[in-house]
Amino acid sequence: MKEPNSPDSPLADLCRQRGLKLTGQRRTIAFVLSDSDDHPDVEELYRRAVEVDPRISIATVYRTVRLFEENGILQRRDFGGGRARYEVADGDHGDHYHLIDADTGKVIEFENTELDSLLEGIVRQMGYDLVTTRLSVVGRTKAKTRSRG
Amino acid sequence: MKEPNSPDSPLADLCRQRGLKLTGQRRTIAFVLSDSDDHPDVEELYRRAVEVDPRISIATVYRTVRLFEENGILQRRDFGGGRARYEVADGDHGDHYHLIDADTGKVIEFENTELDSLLEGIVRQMGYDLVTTRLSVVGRTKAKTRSRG
DNA sequence: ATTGCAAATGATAATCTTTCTCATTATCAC
DNA sequence: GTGATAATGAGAAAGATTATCATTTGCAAT
Repeated sequence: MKEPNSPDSPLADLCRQRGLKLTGQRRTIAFVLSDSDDHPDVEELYRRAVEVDPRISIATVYRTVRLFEENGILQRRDFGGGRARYEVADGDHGDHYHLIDADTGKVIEFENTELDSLLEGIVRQMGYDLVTTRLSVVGRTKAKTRSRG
Repeated sequence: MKEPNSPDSPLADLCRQRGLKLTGQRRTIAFVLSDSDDHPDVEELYRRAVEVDPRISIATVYRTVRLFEENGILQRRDFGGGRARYEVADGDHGDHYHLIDADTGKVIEFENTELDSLLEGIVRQMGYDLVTTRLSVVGRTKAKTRSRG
């Protein structure tokens, strides 16, 4: 019925690799996530998923997102605003970080190897192995002419 | 009735300095916060505040905590677990950061000037002025003998 | 010290996000 | 294809936070 070489999204494959049952809904959500390069919250994911398969439930999106996070496929982020936001987890290469525009709320990703190793060193010196880094810096554009707040 | 040199807590003074009306409840909450060197959530703050003044309402704690945060007196933190936790905001000196023990959930504070300036530099290079840094690293004690996770 | 007014409070309802329940449906190994 | 097992849908429930509104309080001017 379907050729052996899967036409599935990278995340759907990852899902299978982790031994998770690959249901239609999970395939849809995995596709939507693979297709996203921003940081959607659950409601936004639900909206996008419904576009692909209208009979999906928001409860399933919550469930799947949690499952994917527990399996290292997704990372949960908190940028304020009260709801969790998600993005595809980084691979073997270093973490990436987030700069949040204080005025617009826009999220800008960045990487920095010096930061990677500095953090790793600090944590090691404290007697720990680094598991996760959660870093977001809030900044305000210099450009904006402000009346000396 | 009361001497001019206030016997209020440092945070109560700060509250007055910011032009906020200093009510009995705010004085109590400010005292409790000045007295805390951990990262209590609202319910825990409420518990401590009630010890001082039993007729305080949890709604007021929520309101006050929000007010203090908006005025730079408190900082809200998210260490996972679904509820916001608060701590007194840093003064002029550099921010401090948090290391969270992956196994116990214990929060360990640390400072690092190299990290301060590296972050400042990165943000500046991206065209922003640094407003806030939210950094928590999750780590696992090396000591713990684990069967090669 | 008293008064007046705007703002804060208490108690609870309402809201918002997330999780749970349970009957139905779909997946995967055989 | 069949069956056991797990996933889903829809809505209820839970947990955290905010809003409502009548009453009380702080504070500035008197």
